Amino acid sequence: MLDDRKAAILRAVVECHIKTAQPVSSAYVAQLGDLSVSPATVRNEMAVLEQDGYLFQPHSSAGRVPTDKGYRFFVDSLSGPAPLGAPQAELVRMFFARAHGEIERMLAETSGLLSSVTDYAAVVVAPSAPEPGRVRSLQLVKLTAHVVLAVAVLGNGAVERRALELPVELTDAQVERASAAAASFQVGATLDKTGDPGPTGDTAVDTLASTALQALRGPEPEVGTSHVFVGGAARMATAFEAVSTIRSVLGILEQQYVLVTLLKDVLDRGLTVAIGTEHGLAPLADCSVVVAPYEVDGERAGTVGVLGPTRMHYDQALAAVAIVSKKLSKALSEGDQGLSPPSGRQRSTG
Amino acid sequence: MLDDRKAAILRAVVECHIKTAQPVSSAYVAQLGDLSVSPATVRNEMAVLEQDGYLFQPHSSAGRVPTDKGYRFFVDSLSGPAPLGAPQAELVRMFFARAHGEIERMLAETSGLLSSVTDYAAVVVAPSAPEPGRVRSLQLVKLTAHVVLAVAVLGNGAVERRALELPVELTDAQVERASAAAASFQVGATLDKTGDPGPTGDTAVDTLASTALQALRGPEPEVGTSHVFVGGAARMATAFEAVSTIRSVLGILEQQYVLVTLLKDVLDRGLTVAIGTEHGLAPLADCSVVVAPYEVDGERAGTVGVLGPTRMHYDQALAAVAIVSKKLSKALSEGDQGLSPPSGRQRSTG
DNA sequence: CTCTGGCACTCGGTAACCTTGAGTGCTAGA
DNA sequence: TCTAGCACTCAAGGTTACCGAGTGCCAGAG
Repeated sequence: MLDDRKAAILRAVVECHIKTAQPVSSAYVAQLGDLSVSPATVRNEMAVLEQDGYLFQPHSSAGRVPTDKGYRFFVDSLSGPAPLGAPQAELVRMFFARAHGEIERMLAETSGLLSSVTDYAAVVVAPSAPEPGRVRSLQLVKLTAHVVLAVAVLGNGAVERRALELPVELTDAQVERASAAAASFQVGATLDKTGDPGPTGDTAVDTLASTALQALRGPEPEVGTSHVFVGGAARMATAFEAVSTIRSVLGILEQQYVLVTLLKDVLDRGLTVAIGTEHGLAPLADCSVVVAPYEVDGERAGTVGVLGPTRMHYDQALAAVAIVSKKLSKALSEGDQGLSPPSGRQRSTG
Repeated sequence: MLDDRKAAILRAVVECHIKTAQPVSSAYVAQLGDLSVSPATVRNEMAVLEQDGYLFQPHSSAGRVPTDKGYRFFVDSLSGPAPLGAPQAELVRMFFARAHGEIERMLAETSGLLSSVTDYAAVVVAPSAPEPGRVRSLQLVKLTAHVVLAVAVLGNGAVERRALELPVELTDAQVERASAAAASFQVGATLDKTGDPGPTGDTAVDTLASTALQALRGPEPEVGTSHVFVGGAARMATAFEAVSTIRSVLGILEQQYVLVTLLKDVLDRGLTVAIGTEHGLAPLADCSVVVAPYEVDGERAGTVGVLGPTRMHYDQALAAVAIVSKKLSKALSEGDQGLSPPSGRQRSTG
């Protein structure tokens, strides 16, 4: 373990490097005044810190730069998220006051919000399972001879929708009966509830009703199975100097699957912050990730995260991620449609 | 006007510069063999082309680079879009064969497709007006005491949805009656059809039905009024060398409003291609835009476009944009849900 | 035993300088 | 009107020298 002075020096180095992106000299740390020692003493300590793997010297006449291990120590020793700055907090407040039940758009905008609050890129992973809210309405609509659309409106205003292909053509009346049967079975229950409506006497109708319910209960089909919303990718171009870094990071940000896996891995390992190579994605070696899960009706549903340079403002990112995931959980849960009053929404002129 | 030889030289310079991103020398053009003249002759011609503003010399001992005017000439003299490469064409075919009725996701994926086909960034602007398709189903769902959700399923499988706030609480029965009234009035017609269902005898019900219909007919409320889907933004990082350029271009790509305006402006001016500064957006001075509108049921609905460096492969971009907008129009129009059996039928007509 | 001041040393960064060669403009002759 | 030849220009790349930030180490003070 590090003694107090080493820890203080390490923290000073990390903080300075976060600010300046430059190697930090012993003189700077000494002259900081937090601990009254001479640069020489700092140098000695820094030499030890380097041997222990917390610092790294780009070349022999340069200052020190924190290693991933150094950042890890720094993050672990953080007292917790910083309080969010007043303008950012206001932004978050405003945002969720206006939020609405259209889940996809909301998530997309959340990624934008998180990015503008932190000034890094933000990632929001949508729930992969369907919304667990209670079904408020369920309906089968015949689109063409062989295609029926199953539409369910959930308690929080989200709409689940599945297209079904029919092997045999059904009459409008049959589709209607199936629709009624499926609705009377599932409306008022959550999509967790499995089982089929009782037989109507028409096998084709029964099959359709059952198929539709199954489709709605299952995850969305194929294409972009988990949705990922990336906000503020452009900020990564500001965060790095080297074009090659920018390229590889942006490349990763467009690979939804990789992102989902990345965030999931980090969470699965019980981490909130993954620094540098800790997450094992080589192209993101210069990046850190700050993640938090969000919940829908008490169950872990998706993930929000911030992707920034290793030298990111961890305290602020932690704060932003925490508050956004909390508010998002609330906005997505059944009790709160986010449709609450504030400014002029759609309004019935009765 | 340019004589034949000057035009040929200019074309050669543009083509070479598109390939190499380097200034083009007289020797290269001469040795190309298309016109059998010596480098010196080419030089003389190039000097004239420079005076006329078609070419530009970065410094006195460098080759020539085309100006925006030079690119404009090149594009105008293109015989038309190149045939799409076989792998790209296959990609497009596969994509639209699998396409489905969820319009938003489809547009988002279209932007990805267009980007991977062209290797530039792609922009798809969603229709700002609601889908004009016929209403297949319409329903009002009471979410909370004061919030009702109006959901309409359209002929092509798209779902329009509006949240309504009620000044007074209505009973479930009242909402149901309003739902039925609104449905019987609008189902089977397009959302163009205005008017209200006949009076039911309950003013509150009539008001709700009428409000719901109005809301559905109108555009989606506020937030991200026109949706813009950007695909392959990361490719811009590959297209440019200068970090500053990358930054400003990526910045623009995240400003939805600016993008919508940009594409709209270009189209309004009757252009398909806007080169360099022609579009007047300073941060995109090194970029060109290739755009095409797409239609839904015969009416111009949205825009697809490709954003690349000025030295982009115009012929391929033109081809890709054209085919994608055509297929997209078809997929979004009522006749074709795109829900058709995957690899089966795919017309080559359009 | 710990800290500090002093000093020599290291090495990246910058500037000055030179060389190279690609590419031009010009001119005289076919 | 075209072309061959030639002198000229100038970015790019390599070499050298210098500067100075920052270190490591040591000897002496507390």
